[in-house]
Amino acid sequence: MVQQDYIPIGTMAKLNGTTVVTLRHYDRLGLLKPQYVDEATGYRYYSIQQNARLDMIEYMKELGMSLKEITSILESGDITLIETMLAKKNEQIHSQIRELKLRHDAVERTIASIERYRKSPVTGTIALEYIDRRYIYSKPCYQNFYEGDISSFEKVLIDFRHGLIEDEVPQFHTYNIGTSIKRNDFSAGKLIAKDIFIFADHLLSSLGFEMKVVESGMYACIYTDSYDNEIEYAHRLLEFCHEHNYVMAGDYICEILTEFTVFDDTQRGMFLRLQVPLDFSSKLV
Amino acid sequence: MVQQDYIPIGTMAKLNGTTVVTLRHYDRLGLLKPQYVDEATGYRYYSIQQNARLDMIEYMKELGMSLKEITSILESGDITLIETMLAKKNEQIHSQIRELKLRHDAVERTIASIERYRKSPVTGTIALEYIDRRYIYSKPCYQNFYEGDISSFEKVLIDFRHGLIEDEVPQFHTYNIGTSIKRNDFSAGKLIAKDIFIFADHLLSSLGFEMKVVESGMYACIYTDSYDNEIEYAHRLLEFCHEHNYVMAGDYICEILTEFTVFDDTQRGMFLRLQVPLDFSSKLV
DNA sequence: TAAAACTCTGACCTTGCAACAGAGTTTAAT
DNA sequence: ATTAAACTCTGTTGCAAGGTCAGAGTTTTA
Repeated sequence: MVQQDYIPIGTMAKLNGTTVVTLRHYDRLGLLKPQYVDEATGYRYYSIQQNARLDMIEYMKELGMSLKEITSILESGDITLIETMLAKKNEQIHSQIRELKLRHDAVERTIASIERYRKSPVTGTIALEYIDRRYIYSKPCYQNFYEGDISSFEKVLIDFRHGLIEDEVPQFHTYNIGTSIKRNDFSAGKLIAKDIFIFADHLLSSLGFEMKVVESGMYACIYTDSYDNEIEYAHRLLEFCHEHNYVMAGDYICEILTEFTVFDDTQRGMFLRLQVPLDFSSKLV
Repeated sequence: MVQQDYIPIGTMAKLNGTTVVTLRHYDRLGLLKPQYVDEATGYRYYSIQQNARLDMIEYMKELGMSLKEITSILESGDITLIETMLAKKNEQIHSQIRELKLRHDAVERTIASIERYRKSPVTGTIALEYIDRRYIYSKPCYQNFYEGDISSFEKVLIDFRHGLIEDEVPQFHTYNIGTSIKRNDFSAGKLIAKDIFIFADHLLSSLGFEMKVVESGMYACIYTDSYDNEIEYAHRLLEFCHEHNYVMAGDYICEILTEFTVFDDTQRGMFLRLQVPLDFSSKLV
């Protein structure tokens, strides 16, 4: 008759949709001690009432609490503690959802970026393109990386990223990076780095980041798949503009469309779009 | 001069906003081997270009990939693989968000439940209450637990929960449980359990669960904080109805408002609202 | 030249279990 | 009453992504 209610561990596990290992685990943690343990054999026997506690544990797990948290709450036996705990949990869940949404956006951006890479023209192509308004979060370049080699650019990049980390820009890795040269410098053929920036969502500004606008308009663009070519290709772009007597409407921009360092340890695998905005307002005259 | 570019591990960590331990970890995993290792001292030295790879790793981590996944992708060097990976990630993120939302609802339900408990009348109170329409997901009771003790009810409950697990009802722990007695049985004073159910969101039905409606209306209610009292209090409720010549409009319901098994291992700490809907349509005559 | 700061390896810790091994126990069927 | 099947025990190892020591050696700075 005492036996009647004594449930062995396997049965208990099945009844509650959990596993034997889990129950032993809880026993070790002191979270749920079996009501009776046979001293001779060490067999664990549970009572049917202990389902309630297991139930509660299961439930709190569902709410995303750790076993440690659950233990402390169950030991304290304080309802108000549970309430504050739940309120905290709710906060946590909220921020988790926010984070996941940011992550989702990040993934979307990357997918879009890869797709764009696929559909980009081959290296060397020069094209006139209409580009929509963009928002950038920029910092000045204190060093002209056009004078050094790629490691010189790396240094600037590291500085920049450092700044982004300090500013706590979320998911900054997923935003495309760009650099600029002042219009006058560029049109004079002087490659002097001005700013480095990320092309970011406008919503970053709603998070308190001060962003600049890159106006929409027609751009002369040239594509290249290596950072080493930038200088040569930038000159080509400049020649192109001169040949056609195009008037520049703003700063030159080097936009890093994709940057996968998958295949090569030694150098960034980049795909760049070098671009300069054109001024066609004279056509109105 | 060779030294120039060789970055020791601590500096590398700082540059990238990570830790020394992490870098050593990546080294062991083969995810990012330092460019040069001093054979005599074992000191790791990185090149500035390796920031790119670390960058990429950091980035993929941000997308929620495991180091294993990252390793395999970086080793394969296949862009299409990255694309399919990203698509999968997006799916994952979606379902994670869905899950979190369910969890959030669950926490809210529990908070509401505790609050309700706080504001509930004391044991023994009889009240006439208007109760809104409710939706229940129910199963018949194959055993009349009113004939046994609490363990008899536990058995029914276990069966029921088992059914819910099988049906894959999400977060079912957070829905309040109720049981019913047929109107005729109850009004004749015969306590014979009919159904056991959860009071669930209507949205469960949009997930394909067939739910029943408990109509809104005036209810005669009595509160108790112990399961052991149910029978006695149910009779009190019945008497109350007889005294006032109330006509019952439907089945008797025992609603478990809160059920915290925090303080006591041996028995569920319950707070019940026993209720029966009343028919006041005669007043229209 | 000495102290401070850095780095090394190796081992163990975290969470919430899962998957063994090898031995003993209970239950069911014969 | 056996015997086989099913169950349970303890104890160890493993997972992910590192964190946290200890004790020894190395590099940089004062």
